[in-house]
Amino acid sequence: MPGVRAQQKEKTRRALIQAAFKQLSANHDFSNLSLREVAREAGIAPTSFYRHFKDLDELGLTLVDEAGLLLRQLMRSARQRIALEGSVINTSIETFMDFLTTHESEFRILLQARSGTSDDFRAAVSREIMHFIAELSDYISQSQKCSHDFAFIQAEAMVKLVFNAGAEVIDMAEEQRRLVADRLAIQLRLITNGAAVTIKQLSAS
Amino acid sequence: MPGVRAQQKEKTRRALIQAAFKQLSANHDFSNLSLREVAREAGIAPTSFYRHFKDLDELGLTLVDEAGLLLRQLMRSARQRIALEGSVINTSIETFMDFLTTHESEFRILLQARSGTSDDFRAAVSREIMHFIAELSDYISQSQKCSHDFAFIQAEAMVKLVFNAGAEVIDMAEEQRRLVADRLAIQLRLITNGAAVTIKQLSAS
DNA sequence: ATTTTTAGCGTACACTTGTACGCCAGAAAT
DNA sequence: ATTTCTGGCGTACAAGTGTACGCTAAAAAT
Repeated sequence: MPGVRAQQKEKTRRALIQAAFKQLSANHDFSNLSLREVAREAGIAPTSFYRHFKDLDELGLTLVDEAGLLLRQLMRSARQRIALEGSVINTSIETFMDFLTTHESEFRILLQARSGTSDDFRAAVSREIMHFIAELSDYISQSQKCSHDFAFIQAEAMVKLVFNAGAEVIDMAEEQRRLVADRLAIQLRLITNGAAVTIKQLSAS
Repeated sequence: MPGVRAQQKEKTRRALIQAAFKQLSANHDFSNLSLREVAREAGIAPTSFYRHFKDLDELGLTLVDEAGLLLRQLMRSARQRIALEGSVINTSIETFMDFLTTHESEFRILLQARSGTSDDFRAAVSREIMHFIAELSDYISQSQKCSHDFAFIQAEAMVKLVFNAGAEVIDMAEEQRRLVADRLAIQLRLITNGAAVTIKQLSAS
């Protein structure tokens, strides 16, 4: 019966990934992660780790990819909600904030990788953020009928403010979060409103 | 002759601080710093470290404070330049970008502390950023004659975009930096322009 | 039925880490 | 002149790290 072996392997691979995610928190970031601790948490011998990843870094990149994938799926669902409910900014923020609470570890690794030590990590999460910007940029350029470049600049500012707010909010209680979210909503609106005015200035100059 | 001792002590204290700054880079962040390495770099025995700081964390907080102080001084000089030259956004960005290159390590530790593992660190840099926001907020509320709350929201968005751009730019070559800086300038202008429009919306609702 | 492959284990090794302890020389205080 | 204080050193230790190596059992391939 072929496949039993591969099945089991995948299972402990998941265990390693889960173990790594579990150890990520506000007080224990990826760079403080140890191969031995992760292996222990996953219930395997330290040396068995190498049967699945050549490095801790390789595991880390897997985490980043998974977190990014999850967040992108979320974005897609958000856009569907937008089509139904209308309000772009509010639903986007709401969905994003949901993600923070339901997938805390996943967001944490994106944050940590963004400002972390490894070039590969930073590149990976930068790529991920670029995806968001590109998608939002498309949306803006066709809904505002403005140039792609100008849409990009707006989208970049908005995505970065959102991520920033996420970083700020992740260690806060629910009540505090609302305040940040409300301010964020206004800030995003400042940008879209400002775009309508500024585009005239730019084309006039 | 009293004071010789204290003088020497201050000297090696500076050596420790310098050593720590020196080891901060894109590939070596504060959490990977070791007491022994720092001591070695400073040219003293590992155990002598404790004559100056009880912890690596205590050293770290010192670094954050120094970096923050430096950046605040910079802000002050920027405001003087603004009084002379006029353009708020451009001179601010320019001064900030200068800071990045002339005091790379100092900015690095602010970045790393912001998303780091230690609550104290995060609190320290958050306090530092709050200073900026407060100062910019004052400036905005009196030059736009708008409410303090509304000015704060603008200032918050702007400062965060600036810091973000700094993080992005610090590992880039000069040519790349200009692109980011130019985009940043437009984004800040989006916000100020948007503010003029949005404040009417808000007061109308 | 026999051979090959491989996920996982245990042992072992060379390092690095933080820090407790006691000593010393020289500055400071008496 | 004598005592006290203290910045710095060396030794020592327990703990944790990554990983090389060889083994085993069981799945897969022959």
